[in-house]
Amino acid sequence: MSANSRLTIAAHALAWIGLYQRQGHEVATSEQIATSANTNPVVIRRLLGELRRAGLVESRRGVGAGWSLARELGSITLLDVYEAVEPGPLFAMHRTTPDQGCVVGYGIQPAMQGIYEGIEETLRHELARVTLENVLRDVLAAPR
Amino acid sequence: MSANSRLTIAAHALAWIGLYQRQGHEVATSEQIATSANTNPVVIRRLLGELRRAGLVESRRGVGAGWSLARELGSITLLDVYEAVEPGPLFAMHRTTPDQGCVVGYGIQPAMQGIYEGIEETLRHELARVTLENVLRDVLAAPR
DNA sequence: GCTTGTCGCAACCTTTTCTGTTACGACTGT
DNA sequence: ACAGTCGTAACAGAAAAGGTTGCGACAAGC
Repeated sequence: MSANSRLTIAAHALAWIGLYQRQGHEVATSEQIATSANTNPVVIRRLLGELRRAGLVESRRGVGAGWSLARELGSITLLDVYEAVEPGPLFAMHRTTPDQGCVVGYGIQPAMQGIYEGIEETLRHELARVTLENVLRDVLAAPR
Repeated sequence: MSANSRLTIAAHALAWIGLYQRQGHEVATSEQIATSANTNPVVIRRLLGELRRAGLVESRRGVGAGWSLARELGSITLLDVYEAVEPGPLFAMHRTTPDQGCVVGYGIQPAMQGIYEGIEETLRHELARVTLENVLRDVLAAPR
């Protein structure tokens, strides 16, 4: 599967901002986060922009600008992040419409759609069980 | 998410072969399946080749050649198919190693790894609950 | 009001992955 | 020997994500 790292990077950024704020700072810059995640600041700004649209973070502009959490880490779940940064469904249908004159070609899409919906619902439940507070705790628990 | 259709096409092919065999035929050709799925025979052969390596189907060569099921549809689950055709994990880590000098950069990968493993385990459970027999039943149940 | 640091966003390129296509050898029933 | 099908390699095309550059918008401090 062509897995992508958007959820991972977004969680990284949120954990970073949360920890930084707990250390007494008001805002974090995309450049700081990008350094930690070893990527480009624009990539971080793009991702955080999606999280802002979802109401998870806020941004300030001008000198001393940067990003801050709009909610407590403990109230943000991986599901919130997932829905903010992952547009499409987990499993895709055929790229071209199957042969509608064939029994299987006709019925396969509704059949798989129903199955996939159930699976994605379960996935969402699992993602909703993990908060960014949990993530940060695990991050800090890593042995050095 | 860059969802891909490999699981969908593989399920389509298996359901097609299973139904065709129930209609009294011995083997199905990649060309027949490709017509139903509206794609290229080579794409089907590639996918079925992976399913053969997993022991789900068998192939014969020569005149009158084609594909047949190696197991009953009812004993093949979507998990079997998923593991045969989806190589990597559902969620990826960073493409480049995060800053190991940063607390978050250091701890984020083990943290997310642990979380993702639990989620993938749940996904596998869900996939294992659906057999190709279920899929074919749903396919045939589609209203016309 | 000028300077400065940061975001906002568009444009473009590169990389990666999946899919589609062509080609040809290998195999086997007739 | 022939014909039909798989097996597989090679390559082209499409789509998505990520990386990079550039520049305008904005706001705090002087």
